[in-house]
Amino acid sequence: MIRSHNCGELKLADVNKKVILSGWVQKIRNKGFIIWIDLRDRYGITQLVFDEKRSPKKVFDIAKNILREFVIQISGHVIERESKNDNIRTGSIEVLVNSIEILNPSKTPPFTIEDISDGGDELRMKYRYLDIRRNKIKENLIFRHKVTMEVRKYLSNNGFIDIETPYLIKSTPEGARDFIVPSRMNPGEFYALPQSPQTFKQLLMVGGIDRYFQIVKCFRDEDLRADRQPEFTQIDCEMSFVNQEDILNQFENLISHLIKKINNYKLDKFTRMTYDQAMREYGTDKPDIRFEMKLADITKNAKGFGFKVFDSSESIIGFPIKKAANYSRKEIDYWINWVKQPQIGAEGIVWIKYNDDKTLKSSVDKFYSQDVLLKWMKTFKANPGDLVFILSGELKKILKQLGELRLNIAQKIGLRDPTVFAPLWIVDFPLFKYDEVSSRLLAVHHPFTSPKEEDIKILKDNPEKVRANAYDLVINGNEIGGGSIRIHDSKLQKEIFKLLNLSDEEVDEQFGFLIDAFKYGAPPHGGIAFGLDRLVAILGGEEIIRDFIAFPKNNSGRDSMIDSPSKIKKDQLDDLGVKIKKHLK
RNA sequence: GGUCUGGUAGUUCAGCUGGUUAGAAUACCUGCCUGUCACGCAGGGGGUCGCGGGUUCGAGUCCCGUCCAGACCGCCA
Repeated sequence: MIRSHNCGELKLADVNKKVILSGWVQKIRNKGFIIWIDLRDRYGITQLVFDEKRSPKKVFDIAKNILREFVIQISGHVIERESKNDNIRTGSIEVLVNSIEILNPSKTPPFTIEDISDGGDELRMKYRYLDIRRNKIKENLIFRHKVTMEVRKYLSNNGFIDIETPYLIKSTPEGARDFIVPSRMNPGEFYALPQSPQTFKQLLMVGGIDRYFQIVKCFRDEDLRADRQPEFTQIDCEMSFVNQEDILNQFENLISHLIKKINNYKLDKFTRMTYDQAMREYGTDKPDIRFEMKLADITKNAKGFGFKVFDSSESIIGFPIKKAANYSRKEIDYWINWVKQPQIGAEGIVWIKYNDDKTLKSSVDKFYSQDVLLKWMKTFKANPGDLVFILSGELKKILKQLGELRLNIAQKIGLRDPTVFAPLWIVDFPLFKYDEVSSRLLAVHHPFTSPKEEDIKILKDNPEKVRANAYDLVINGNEIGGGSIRIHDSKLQKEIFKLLNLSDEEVDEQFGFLIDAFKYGAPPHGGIAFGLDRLVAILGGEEIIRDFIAFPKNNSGRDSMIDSPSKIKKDQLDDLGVKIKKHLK
């Protein structure tokens, strides 16, 4: 037997028991006459005692030479501690050791394996296996396991079938860049790793599997962020014979169930908001609605008063900040400078203080009377004591800027409470957006998304006004899922491809199989996919997804532990018929 | 592709307007310590200041280039 108990379970009731424990040496406290070792495993920490008088001499001598992170096995008796430690579960007992074996020694680790480690991110990633020994990372991985198990249970109980789809598929130029895999057996040809199992899950619907799910890795070869990895995991779902309402209800229940089970947090019915409303009131399609600070447009009431900045602007929009009228010049300047940074790109902020005594003080007092300002306050739904920030310029730009400003102010003044979950559905996304670079229409969601029935008649004449049967789930300002009702009619699908400026040949080459499938009786269907990494992070109350992934990649897509990506041997390249450009060698 | 920040002991960092032998904490090593649990006390070892070039009497510090890491913009159907 290598162990009779784990390191997290022994209690006062176990006193006098003979036990065998195994684990890692967390900490050694050597007082000369007595040595304590904190022994750690996945379940906790148990204090071992080696005593000059009470332990065999041989055992005591071995204990003197043990170092951090050695893997040891001991046997001994559970005894009550003379002085107890309430901070750990096993704090009222310790094990008096009478035999010890070093199962494996350890080099001194490059950082301390404690709850608060002295190691930086880079180092912890390089030695991720040591990092995983730390409570924080270990608990996160266990937390993720709980979430995925709960998802599987729920979906399976609701009739969804877990089906695997291939990872070696075919590259398509639409959307994100693909990760490419050369095919040795088909020289000069390449697979692509899936950005999502999109077409396969639709084909499963044609195959009659009317409820499918998969917790699946997806791959996108685009630049990374704190919440974006090149390979990430989706909870991918698809259903047949459903409309948008069915899907929203089904998956609202899933999320509510999860948050109830995992966080013991009861949610009301989710808020719904159209894309237009979200953009107009929050400046973003993923608003954080844990706090108000809604945008309002005062363009009509602000132009024509001789204030050049406003007079020459397409739009003038602002929002109130509650109880902020007492902000100092310095605090206001901080935000003015903040919006001026290149990433935001605004010119400045017009501010109005709505004082408690109902007087108004603004940065544009020269141009606007108190009456006009008061009218604005009404539009902003501002109350005495509030501060209003206003940006002006091109509508699309300032919406984005206002959205960022709103979020960052809320962050700074503590309105983004991590113990609150505020989910909402964003619906009625536009079907297309115009891309300036390629000067053509692109699909906002993906090209298989169906247009709203009532908008089909304007498809040709006014495509940018067409709304899609597409929806996103947003929680606390994070997009955590999205989906759509798909097109199941090959004629309509062809028409959409045409509007996306794909020729018949291209469509045939890239999506011929799908169009073909639709000709054999495709059921109406739709689905949704959730970003598991983000979902887990948010349920865990954090936004850095890396801490919830066992072996994540860094900012530039590298894994510093296994040192990938890496060069490959010439033989391998030759086998694949791949040549590396000289300057890259 | 771009903007910004950082790279100094095993580790996390400090190091001012350029000026003797580059510091702290922690980790590590040695010794002491009769109940520790962030143990304590005394002592010790440990640095190509990311790399290359330049300016200067003199560079960790200034300039140029480059590599690495992080945040963000573009990108992410």
